[in-house]
Amino acid sequence: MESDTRQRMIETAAVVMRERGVEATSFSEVIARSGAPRGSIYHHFPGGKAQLIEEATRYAGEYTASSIANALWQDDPIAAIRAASATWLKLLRKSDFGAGCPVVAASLDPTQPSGAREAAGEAFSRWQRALAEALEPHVLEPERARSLATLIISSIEGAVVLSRATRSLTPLERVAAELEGLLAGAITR
Amino acid sequence: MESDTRQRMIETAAVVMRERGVEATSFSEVIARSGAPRGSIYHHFPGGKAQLIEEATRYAGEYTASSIANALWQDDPIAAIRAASATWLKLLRKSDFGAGCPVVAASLDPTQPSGAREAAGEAFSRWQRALAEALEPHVLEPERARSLATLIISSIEGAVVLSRATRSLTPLERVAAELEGLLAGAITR
DNA sequence: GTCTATACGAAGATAGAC
DNA sequence: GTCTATCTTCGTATAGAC
Repeated sequence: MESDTRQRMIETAAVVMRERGVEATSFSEVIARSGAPRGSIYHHFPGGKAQLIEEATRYAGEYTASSIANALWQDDPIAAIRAASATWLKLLRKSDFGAGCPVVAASLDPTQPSGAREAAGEAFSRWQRALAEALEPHVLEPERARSLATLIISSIEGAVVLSRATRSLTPLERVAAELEGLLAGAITR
Repeated sequence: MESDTRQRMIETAAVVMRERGVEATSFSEVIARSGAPRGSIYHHFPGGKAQLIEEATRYAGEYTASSIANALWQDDPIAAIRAASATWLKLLRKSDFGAGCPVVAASLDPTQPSGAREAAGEAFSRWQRALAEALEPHVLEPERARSLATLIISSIEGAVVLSRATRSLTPLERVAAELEGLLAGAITR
């Protein structure tokens, strides 16, 4: 199946991006890790590296959007935050602080112009919107739901950066605890 | 003066890092922007690029640490947060969302091993500690001061990432507003 | 301290055979 | 769809003159 190799390359690219960033996500690395054949790169991705990175960013953005929607569908917002931080803590531990967020990596792509940066922006917007919509029934003002959603996404992404840099789970643990407390106070029913 | 060229290269490297990341911070770029002479690179930085990036990271980390200490010395914590977000908003606007945090960039350096990543971790730790110490007199528990400090640093760094990616000041504005409200509630006197 | 020249390797991309 | 070979560009780094 052709789309099998193709999809494997996209998912591998997202993994390398999360570990080492966009620039270090070379074809050689993706080929080596995915087992995909060298000769078919430009068959699957005629747009070259830019296309691969952009598709990997969209894939990662949608994957996370689904996870967020899923968590919010079966839990209240506080439990969803707790689940999200638990997932991140597990990944940081498992990767020995080697893995971060592929969408953050894409947002820092220095290429010009960069479809990856745009895709990252769209992903962040979607995540914020989904979270804000879930919070809206629980708070007094819709604008409060939006600002809480933005704070949650921003602080978790930032905490992952700090945790990786300091090689410590503490930043993310502290942020998760503060967010839970803040939400508990802000939610009316 | 020899240290003049050297210092100019360090500061230029920090600027390029904040705009385009560590990997894209090439000697060619630093030379072009700083006006430093090509031939003296390895005279000033015998450790090559790794040394330049590491020194630029330390420089940026200490520069920001001073700014934080300064703001906390002459203002209360809430005013300091407001000043910090104003500074970031101005930079984002002025750079048309082209500039982020050089320490975040350093923390994502894929090089192995990376003195820049370590320097970034130390910078984040220092900033958190300074902020926590300033908050401690205002809250009931020292641990609360620490978790608030971590939330503040993480969420601002994260919001800068989101603002750049979405090319909008809104994420940072929302985060700043939420942080102010949270601090107002957490501070006892 | 600074110059020029150059070695070396990595990576993206293309061409043409099978 | 996949292979091999090759081109080109770029970036780090070194050597040796001035």
